[in-house]
Amino acid sequence: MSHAQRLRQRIEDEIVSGELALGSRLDENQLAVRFGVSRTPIREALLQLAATGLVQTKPRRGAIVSAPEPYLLLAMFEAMAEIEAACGRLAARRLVPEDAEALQAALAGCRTAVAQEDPESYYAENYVFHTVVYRASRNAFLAEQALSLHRRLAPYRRLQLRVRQRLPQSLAEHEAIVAAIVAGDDAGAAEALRSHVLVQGDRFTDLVAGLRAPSAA
Amino acid sequence: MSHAQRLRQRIEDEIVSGELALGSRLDENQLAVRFGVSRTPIREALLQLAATGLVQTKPRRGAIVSAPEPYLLLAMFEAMAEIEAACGRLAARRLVPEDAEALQAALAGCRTAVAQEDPESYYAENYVFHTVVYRASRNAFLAEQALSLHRRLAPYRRLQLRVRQRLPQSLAEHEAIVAAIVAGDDAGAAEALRSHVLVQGDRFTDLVAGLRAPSAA
DNA sequence: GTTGCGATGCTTGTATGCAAGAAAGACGGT
DNA sequence: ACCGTCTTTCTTGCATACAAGCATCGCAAC
Repeated sequence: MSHAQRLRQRIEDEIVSGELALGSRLDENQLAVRFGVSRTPIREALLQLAATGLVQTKPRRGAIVSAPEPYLLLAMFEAMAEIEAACGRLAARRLVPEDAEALQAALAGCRTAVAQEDPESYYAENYVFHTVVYRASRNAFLAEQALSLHRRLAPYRRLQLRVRQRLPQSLAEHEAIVAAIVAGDDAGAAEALRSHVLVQGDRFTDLVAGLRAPSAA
Repeated sequence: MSHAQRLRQRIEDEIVSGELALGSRLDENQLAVRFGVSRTPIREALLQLAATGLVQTKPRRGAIVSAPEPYLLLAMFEAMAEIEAACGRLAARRLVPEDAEALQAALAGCRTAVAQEDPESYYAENYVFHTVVYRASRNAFLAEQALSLHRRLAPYRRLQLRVRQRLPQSLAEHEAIVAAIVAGDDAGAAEALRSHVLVQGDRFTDLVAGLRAPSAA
């Protein structure tokens, strides 16, 4: 694989994991020195990330880590809800034993994390769970889109870990989602996933409102 | 705007419009000479298109216009159906007079094209119609995703123009879609759009099967 | 005649150099 | 003292140069 591709993954990971703060500037020279390459592969990596929306470039003003306006973020959560709902709908119709087992396994992982009251662990298991749902849709393209959007929203999801009592509720929703999919209830699975994701958007709204209160006061 | 951005749009347009055939090779040197720039902005444009999926790059072997496997194409049509259904669902819930008028206007354009039995014109009007539906979802992100996918599938949709009697049927479906949205019937609008788009995937399957028959025989 | 190996040429991938545009600071005017 | 303008400097964007890898073609051996 080329340097540019490696850099793309690396920078993307740092954005998704939160190492690179939202809105922070991505200086080509700094990155070039840091990774020990010239500006060319750095530029190519940043341009690809810009094409996927993870970074924003302003002409002659370089690249920053995307920090969408709140209204656009809510739109992204809503879109995520619709796409996940679609995955669930298709999964309920097409569930094969292999995927059913994977769903149960992912669910078990979530249960363990909740039992241990370990948000970080639940965060990881939650990722696995949703990934399994995407795959269960048996639509490679939709799964890819869902995963891409999931990753893009990861920095914001991470903020929600601290919201109290979210873990048990999230787990309960996961249980309901799996139940609907296994039962072949496509409409139910879609609705369960839609509301599961949408509530995250709502929580996010609460969070933003909470964070803004001090500065507004 | 920079050269790279202009080139990106230009090449994208040529792919979407069919000027650049699916699967054809995109030689950096040729493109550089053709557009009168160096290879650098060409590379940057191609990499961005690769990030959005319109072209594929193989390491050390350059870029070609994406020509997905049939199974992936069907997945893309299915994903398109789900995303458009989501747009319709939201549009039905949120319809504002402005969007209602835009829908009626787009519908009128489609009617005119069908009355004139002009497939090329209908193709253009159909594009407008779907774009209006996306916007009516009042979700900028979802609309953007829908439009992007619509453009990406455009080369295949174009192939379907010749399928007999598709125009009147497509128009009838458009009428039903608008009726559902205007009535605030979100589930109905979603289902109408889903099947409207899915049938294109089915038609595409027929087409592929038809094209393959000679070589298989 | 066919097949395997090697050389050559062409293409991509990266580095470096250079010019143009934007941001920031200094200087002068009010 | 403050504001506007000019200049300087830093960054991006493009061009060119260079290196590395793959493909193709030719040649030789079987």
